[in-house]
Amino acid sequence: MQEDPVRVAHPSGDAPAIGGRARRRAGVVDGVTIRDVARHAGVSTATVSRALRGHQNVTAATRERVLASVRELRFTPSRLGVNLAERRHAANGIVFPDLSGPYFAEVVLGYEEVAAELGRSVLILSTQGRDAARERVMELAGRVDGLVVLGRTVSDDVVLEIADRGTPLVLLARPTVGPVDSVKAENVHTAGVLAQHLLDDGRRRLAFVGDPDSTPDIAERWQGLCAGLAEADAPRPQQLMPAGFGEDAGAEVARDLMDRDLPDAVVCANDELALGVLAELRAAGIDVPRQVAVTGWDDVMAARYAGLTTVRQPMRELGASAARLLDARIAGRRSTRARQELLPTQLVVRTSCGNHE
Amino acid sequence: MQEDPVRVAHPSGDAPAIGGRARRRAGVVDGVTIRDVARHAGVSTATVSRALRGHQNVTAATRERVLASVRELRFTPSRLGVNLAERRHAANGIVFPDLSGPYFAEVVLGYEEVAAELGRSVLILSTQGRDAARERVMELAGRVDGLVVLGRTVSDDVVLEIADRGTPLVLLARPTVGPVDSVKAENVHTAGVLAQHLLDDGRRRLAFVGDPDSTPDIAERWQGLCAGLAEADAPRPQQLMPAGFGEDAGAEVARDLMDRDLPDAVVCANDELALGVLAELRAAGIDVPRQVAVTGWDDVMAARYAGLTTVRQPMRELGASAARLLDARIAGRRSTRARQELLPTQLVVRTSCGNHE
DNA sequence: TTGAAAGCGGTACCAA
DNA sequence: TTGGTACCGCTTTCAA
Repeated sequence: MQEDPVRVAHPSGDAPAIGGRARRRAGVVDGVTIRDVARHAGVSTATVSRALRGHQNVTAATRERVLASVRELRFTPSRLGVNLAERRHAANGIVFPDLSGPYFAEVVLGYEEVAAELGRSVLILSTQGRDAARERVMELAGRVDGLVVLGRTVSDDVVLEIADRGTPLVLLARPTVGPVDSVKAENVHTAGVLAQHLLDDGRRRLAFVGDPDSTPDIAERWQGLCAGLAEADAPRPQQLMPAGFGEDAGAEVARDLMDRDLPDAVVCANDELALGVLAELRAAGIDVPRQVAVTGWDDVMAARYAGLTTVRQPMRELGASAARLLDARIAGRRSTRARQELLPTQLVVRTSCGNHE
Repeated sequence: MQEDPVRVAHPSGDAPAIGGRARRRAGVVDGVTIRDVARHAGVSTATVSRALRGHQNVTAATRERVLASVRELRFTPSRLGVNLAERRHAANGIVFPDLSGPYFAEVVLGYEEVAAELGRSVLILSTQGRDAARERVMELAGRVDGLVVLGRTVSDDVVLEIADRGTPLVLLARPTVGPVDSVKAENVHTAGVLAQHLLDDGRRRLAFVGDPDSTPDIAERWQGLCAGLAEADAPRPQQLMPAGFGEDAGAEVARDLMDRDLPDAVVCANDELALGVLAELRAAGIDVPRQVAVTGWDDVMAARYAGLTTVRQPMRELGASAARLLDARIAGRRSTRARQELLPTQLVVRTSCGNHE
């Protein structure tokens, strides 16, 4: 058993205890390193590493000796060391806009599920209108092997900068930028189906709640709705801009709406807006759907209980797909050509848009 | 400008390009290191490090020169290197049981918000009945400076093992184990309040949906409910064990229930169970609340739209508190004494438990 | 099959 | 104020 020069040169006074036991500090096991194990087992660190990683070219006897030492010293390789040596994080990140509502939660959880199966840890970051979004996202990009970026979190130049630095990237519910993979749910077609459904129910004067400039998803829903109406020569919908994406914003729009002519139907950009509208209209004694229909988008749980007609998005699956795409990118299995996935959506008719028994 | 022995000895053929430009591989900037910057600026790596970290004892002129090089080479310190040198991850983790429903999502998001403010990245892990929960949690523990563990994710011995290894820990909605900090929402008292409310409404024969052995929260709700009833000499509630925590499990219980005598009220361990019960009962033509009352726990969004009487938990705040406690632990600011936080909850009366106009 | 040693990319002590 | 250099803890090549 030769002297370990590293230990000998160590400036601190706490020399390794006799017998190679882990040093303790305040009762806590502090850093049993691979060198401790090597010394204890009477082999080199290289051999310990090989034994632990199941490399071939290690005698069964040697392996056993090493593993015994590992157990006795309760050694766990430091992720910090491993990461640096392997030059990878073994972790991926996902960035989403804010905390509001069930939609993002579902996407993130779908992502986590698959990423975990693929052996990657998941780092999350919510930008929620924080000023430092750019810095935070860049910083996150430096802590992961790959990143999923959702909708309205950061601008295109940030995305490009990250891609440029060589971090594999997948965009989610966000228009593709350059040669970057993306996943999204279908919007345009189903918005047309929704328009048609409302028209069939005799509703021609529509209002749309949502700012098409705020997110690409909303832009497409607006566009699809307009297209659907145009096809039937119905008038273009009135545009209403909510101050946000939540129930409060919806309620506010509803109050506005009641001050004027009610349209035949209020098509909302997401379920939370719709639920806010619905609650406010009903509270004011307006009969939905008789006087006015209300529709949402996403099909969150509350939509079922509120009887809200909406469009179902495969939220979990969006996250899961992104995770798989990202994994492929990181592993370099995918050709350099950017890949885009489009997941189908589906109109879900409930009572808020008419009596369809 | 002296030779850099590291570079010279580098086995690969791509020597640093003339002029100190970053090497490129397939068009991607690959690893500009602090040594590249040092050489470019004509200083030592120590100086670059100091300049970058804003240490004192660096001439303004030197600092400028260094920063110029940093910009020109587009240098970003590698987290991998920094982490190892600092021997910390600058990241925390949170472990939760499964993906079901809005409760955990809210907690996690509350956690993320605060952790991000405190400058720590957040790693998430959902155990969701995965067999490998133990391994995954231990592995996560090795990737973070501190960990929050929610309810029914892993057994006590895992918690103790992590604590023993020296990873700061906070338990959330989980009974304290050893000297570990914890945060939870009040259950017992408010369950008593709920019992009293039902009694006041003339409902004495109750059923409880939920397995007290499944989570500590549920155990306490059951216990508080029983205590509240006992106080009024009302009979102990009937116990119904759902097969899970979701709406399906609730619906199943409701079908069971309808095969027998209906109780006066069905008290559910969480909102999703309650919503499942509610929907199934109503679908069968049973008048809620006239024939039977139904209550939940959590106050998720859907509860509002379903008119569900429930108990509001400060979900976001639970996560936020845990994040703060953990941060204090990591920073070592807190004395060694374990700290426990109990957050208040509140009965929210809606229509599902009677007509309270 | 095994060991010595050169990294991985930073930080920070110690001396100049 | 600055530079040289010894680490942080592990992986992996190269030679024995």
